[in-house]
Amino acid sequence: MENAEYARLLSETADLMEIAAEDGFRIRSYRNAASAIEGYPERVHDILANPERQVTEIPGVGKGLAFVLHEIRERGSFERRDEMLARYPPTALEMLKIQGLGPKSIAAIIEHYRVSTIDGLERLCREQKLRELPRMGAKLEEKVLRSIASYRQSAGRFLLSFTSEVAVEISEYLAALPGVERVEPAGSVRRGKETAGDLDLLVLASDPQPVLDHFVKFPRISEILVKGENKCSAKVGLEGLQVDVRVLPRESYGAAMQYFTGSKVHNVALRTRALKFGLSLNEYGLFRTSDNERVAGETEEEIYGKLGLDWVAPELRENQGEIEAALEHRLPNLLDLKSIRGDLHMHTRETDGRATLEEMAETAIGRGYEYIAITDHSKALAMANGLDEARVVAFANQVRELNKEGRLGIRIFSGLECDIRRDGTMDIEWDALAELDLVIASVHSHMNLESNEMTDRLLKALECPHVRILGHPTGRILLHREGYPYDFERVAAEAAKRGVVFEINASPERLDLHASLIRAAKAKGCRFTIATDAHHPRHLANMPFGVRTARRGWLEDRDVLNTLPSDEFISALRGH
DNA sequence: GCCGTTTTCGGCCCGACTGTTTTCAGTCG
Repeated sequence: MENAEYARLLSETADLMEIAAEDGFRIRSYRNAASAIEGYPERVHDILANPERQVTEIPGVGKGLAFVLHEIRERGSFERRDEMLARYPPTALEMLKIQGLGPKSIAAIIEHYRVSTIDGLERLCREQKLRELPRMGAKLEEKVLRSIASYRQSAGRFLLSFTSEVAVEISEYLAALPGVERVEPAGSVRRGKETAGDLDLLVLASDPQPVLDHFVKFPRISEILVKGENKCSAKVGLEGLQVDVRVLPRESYGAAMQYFTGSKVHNVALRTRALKFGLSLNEYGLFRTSDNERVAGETEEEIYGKLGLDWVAPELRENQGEIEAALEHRLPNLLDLKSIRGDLHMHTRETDGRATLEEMAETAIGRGYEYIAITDHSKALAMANGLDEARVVAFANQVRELNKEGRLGIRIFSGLECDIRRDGTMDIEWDALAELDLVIASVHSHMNLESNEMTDRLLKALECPHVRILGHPTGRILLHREGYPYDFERVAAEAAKRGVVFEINASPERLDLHASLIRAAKAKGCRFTIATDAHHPRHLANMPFGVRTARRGWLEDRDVLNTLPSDEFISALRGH
């Protein structure tokens, strides 16, 4: 059992305890332990199995939770969880995902109506029954119905970070088998799309049967859906991600890779083009229609080449002009992860981060960076203990000293993620902002403004001369919340004029800006930074997701300021 | 339930908003 599953059992139980109105501090302990375990570098399972080790060495795990963890290892559950599940059905956990409903409301709904499914909840709203409960009314019924609709839309999809992790795990498992030459993800995961419905893995091997026999023995498989001669589909893990494994011979590996990478619209355009050449393209290869002779199939490059096209990077395969560009040899020279020289958005213990500046710097050095910016929150985020003017100035001085000493071995930029207030003004006085190397302006509150009010707010924020970057510019949370609406073109044009750059937030839950808006902004003359918004040193490893998103937005190295060496970076950021 | 101690019990990020009230509980971040 992996750490993520231990963490999941704890945090699910915490959710149920919240519905049961148990002690809030105890619930927090469960949550803290879950997050500590999830990020712990060693397998909890192994520590539990080792009589010479103590799980209490994990911060946040004391005697009580150590006992719980041992129980999970032995039987996959624990007493309090069983007790909670006897009181509330597991579907109650699903109800917590509906925005506008919290544990108290859910407890009341279950108690009064014995309803604990999303469908049942929807019926209650439609029949206007929710308003009969205390402190609930017509507005809430409407809000819940809207939330249910958006929840259904995102259900069954998974974040790129999650599918990528499973892809690596299963690839390594399969690649260990003799006779397996290559294992690679195809589909939307290979295209770097922010969410995926399933995971396609292609395996290059001459004999499919041993590969599929090995796959079905993968320990985290919960259900085998299909097992044929060349393909096997199974549900993996508690999350139930569907994984399709296809085994292919060398001569059609490229064709299969092309076919299963998609997207569907890109493939349709490609097949249409093939027909014009008297060719036909399928997952086995490119064939001459006249005599069914195979003309390509082993690699993608030869398939695209035979169609008169340059090879198209998977991130671009959305039929958004990439085929025309490939024909005219004007595909972009896409940004490379290796070009990134620094990370520009991260938090420390000063606010809601989990590590110190020194620990973040050390991890950044390990990633080969030349510089980082520390950008804690401003005071409007009181829950995060945001910085006020005095702390901002003190921090700027501290960073000046650190850079002078040079003992950290990496250049630090003093930064701030400054809240944009409802009226578009900055949460920190300008003279304090002036002390910093770099100010990111972000919206964290009042996200449900009308589009024109939000547009004015962002335009006003751009007026502050110290603002250099617009942080997570749409505010979306993938599978959870849409971005706030505003006139993007207008804001992008103004940002370009003022030299304020757009952040591409690499956090897998955000990936904000997303591809289509990146392209729209680039067309307006905007430039970009890519940053992880790390709250923990391990989050610095999320940079590849941001880079892939930038690639989906057709960006090249020169569009992204943190590909520049530190001196050039800071002067480019300041617009000179 | 964890942690840190002034070592065995008290503290644990909290402010803003919303919709429902008639002074505030519940949700969100």
